[in-house]
Amino acid sequence: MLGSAAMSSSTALPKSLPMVCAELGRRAAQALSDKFPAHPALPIELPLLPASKPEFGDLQVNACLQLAKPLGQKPRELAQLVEAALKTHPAVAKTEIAGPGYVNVHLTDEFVSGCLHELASDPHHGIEQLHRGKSVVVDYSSPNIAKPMHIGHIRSTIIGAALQRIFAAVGYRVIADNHLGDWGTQFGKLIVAYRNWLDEAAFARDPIGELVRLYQKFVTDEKAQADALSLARPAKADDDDEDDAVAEVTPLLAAARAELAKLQKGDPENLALWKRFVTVSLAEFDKTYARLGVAFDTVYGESHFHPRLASLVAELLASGIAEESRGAVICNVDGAPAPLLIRKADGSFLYGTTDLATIEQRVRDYQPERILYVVGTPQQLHFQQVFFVARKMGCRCSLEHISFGSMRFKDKDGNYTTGSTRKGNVPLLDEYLDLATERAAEVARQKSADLSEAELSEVARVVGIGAIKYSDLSRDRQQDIHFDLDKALALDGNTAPYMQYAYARLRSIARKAQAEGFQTADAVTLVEPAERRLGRRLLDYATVVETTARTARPHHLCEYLFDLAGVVSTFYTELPVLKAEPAVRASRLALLALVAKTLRHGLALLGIEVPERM
RNA sequence: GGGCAUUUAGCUCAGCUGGAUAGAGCGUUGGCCUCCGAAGCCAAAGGCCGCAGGUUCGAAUCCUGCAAUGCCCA
Repeated sequence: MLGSAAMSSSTALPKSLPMVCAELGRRAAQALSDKFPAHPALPIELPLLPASKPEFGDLQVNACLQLAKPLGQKPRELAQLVEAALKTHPAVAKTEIAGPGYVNVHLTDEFVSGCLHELASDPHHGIEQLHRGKSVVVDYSSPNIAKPMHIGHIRSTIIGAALQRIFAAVGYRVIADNHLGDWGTQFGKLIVAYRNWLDEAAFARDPIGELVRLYQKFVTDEKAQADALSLARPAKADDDDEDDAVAEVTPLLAAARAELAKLQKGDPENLALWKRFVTVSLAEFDKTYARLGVAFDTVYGESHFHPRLASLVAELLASGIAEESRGAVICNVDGAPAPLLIRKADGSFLYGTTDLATIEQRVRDYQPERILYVVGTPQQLHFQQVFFVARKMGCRCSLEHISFGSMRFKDKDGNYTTGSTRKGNVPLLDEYLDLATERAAEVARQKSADLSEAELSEVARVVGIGAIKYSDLSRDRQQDIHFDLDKALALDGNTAPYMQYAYARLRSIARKAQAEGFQTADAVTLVEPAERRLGRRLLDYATVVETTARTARPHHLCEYLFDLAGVVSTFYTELPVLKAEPAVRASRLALLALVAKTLRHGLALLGIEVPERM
C-alpha cells in the first residue's frame, strides 16, 4: 500500500464538494493509520464537516478530539498529522489548527470556481445519482371517497409530492401511490341515503357536497329514530365502527347494514352506485391535484385489495403469524402494547389487513428499497404493528412511517385546539387555496402595477399556492402544527414568495443584460467576499438534496433555499452587476445565472413554481 | 392504567452522527429607494435550550428521574 506522500501526487482537481470531502477524509485517515497501523479506532475516512462559521474556512475535521483517547495521543498532535496530510491537496488553499484540536480547511477559489463550472452543465445539478436502479414507494394523500379534502389532507399531499420528486432527483425509480379510502362501512349508509334523498341537480353541480349532505342527513335522521325509540347511541355518532357494535338497531341502520352486506357480496346495483361515488370523487380530487401540481403513478384504493384479504388471513393463520382470539384474528406484535387486529369477530377486515396486502403487492411488483407512508402521527401505533407483521411475512425493505403532527386551529380566544370537520371550523382545501391566491393577488396588484391582468393572476396563483406549500414543507414534520391562517398566508419572511422574489430579480437582471448584449462568462471568478460566499454556498446544494432524501425531511431543503436566497439578496444589494466593468460583469452574470438555476431546481423539487416577473 | 412524542427569544420554529461565542422568521427599535426591482438590504434589543441529576476533554443534542402539553391503545 502506498503511503500518504504517494497519494498526494494526484494532480486532478475534484469536481464537486462531496468528492473533495471524500478525498480529504481518506487522506486524513491514511495519515493517522500510517502512524498507528491497523488501530481499531481508526475509520477508513475521517468525516469532513462544513465549517461551523465562515471565518473557520470551508470545512473542518473534529475527529482528532474523539480519537485522542483511543489512540493515547494529545488531540493537537493528531491534528498536526491530519493538517500535514490535507494541506498538500490541490483543492486546499490553507489549513489551520484551532482550539483544542480542530483542523480548519480553506478551499482554493480555483476549486470552487471549477465546481461551479461543472455544476452549470450538469443535468442533475451536481446531485449524485446514488440510488439509480432502486425503487421507492411513496404512499400519500389518501383521501376518503365521498368526503371533501380539507386542510388536514394538505400535509400528506404536499410532503408526499415533494418526496416523490426529491427521491427521483437522487436517482430512485419512484412509485407514488394514492391509497384511497374507497371501502368501508360508510357506503351502506350512503347507498340508503342516495336512494332516498338524492337531489340530482345538487349532485350534478357539486357531487361531493351532495354526498356529504346525504351522509349527514342519514346520521341525523338515524339519531332521531334512535331517540324516538329510546335507544342508546355512542357519543361519537360519526364513527362507523362504533355503529357496528350497536346491538339495538333503528330501521335506517338496519337498512344500511343490509346494503353494505349486498355491496360486499358484489351486488351489481350497489357496486355500480359505489363505483359512481368513487368516480365522481376522484374527478373532484383530480381538480385539486391539478392545482397543486400533484400526479400519482398508481391509485390502488383499499377496495383493490379486498379480494385478497380472506386468503391472506387464512395464510397468516396457517403460518402461525396470526392467531384466533375471542372469535377475532390477531397478530401479536413484540414491543407493542396491543396486537394487530386483522379480522373482527363478525368476519370483516380492517385497515391493517388491507395494509398488509398492499405491502405484499408492492414488494412483488416493485421490489422497493423503501416504502414510505406519509400519514399523521396518530397512526404511529398502527404502523408499528403493520410493519412488524410485514417483516414476519418476509418483507425486507425499509418500511417508514413519515409521520407529521396534528393540525391545531386557533379559536376565538387565540388558543390552539384540535379542529373538527364536523363542527365546520376546518377550511376546505380548495377554499384555502382560493384564499391564498386572492391574498397574493392583492399584494401583487399593489406591488406590481406594471403587470397585465393575465400576468397578475398567474403570479397570484404561483405565489399563493407556493406560499401554502412552503409553509407546510418548511416545518419539520414531527410536531403538531399550530395553524394560523394569517400566518400561513403571510408573504414576507421565510416564505416561498421571498425566494420567488429573489428569483424574479435575478431573471430581471439577466433580461437586462441580454437586452444590452452583455456577455455571460464561461467561468466564474471569485474575488469579493460576498461573491466567494455565494459561490461556495451553491456547492452545498447536492449534499442538501441527498440529506433531504435520506431523512425524508423536506424542511432541510427549504432551509437551504431560504439561506441561498438571503445570500444572493445581500449580494446584489452590495455589489453591482450590470454596472460592473465588463470582465467582472460577465463573471457575476454567470454566478447569478447559476443561483437562479439552483433556486428554480430546488423549488421545483418542493413543487413550487417560480415567476419570471412578479 | 399502558405506550409514543413534544418542551429552545414575546410568538412561530431551525439546530445533521455530541464540538469553537445557541440561530432564523414574525413582532419591537433604528438606519437604507436621484444608484441592476423596498415582496428587499443593514443594524440593535431579546435566551438558567422545561426542572434535577448523570455520562466526558466537551451536552440544546446521549442516559435516568420529575413536571407540563399533545396523541394513541383499552
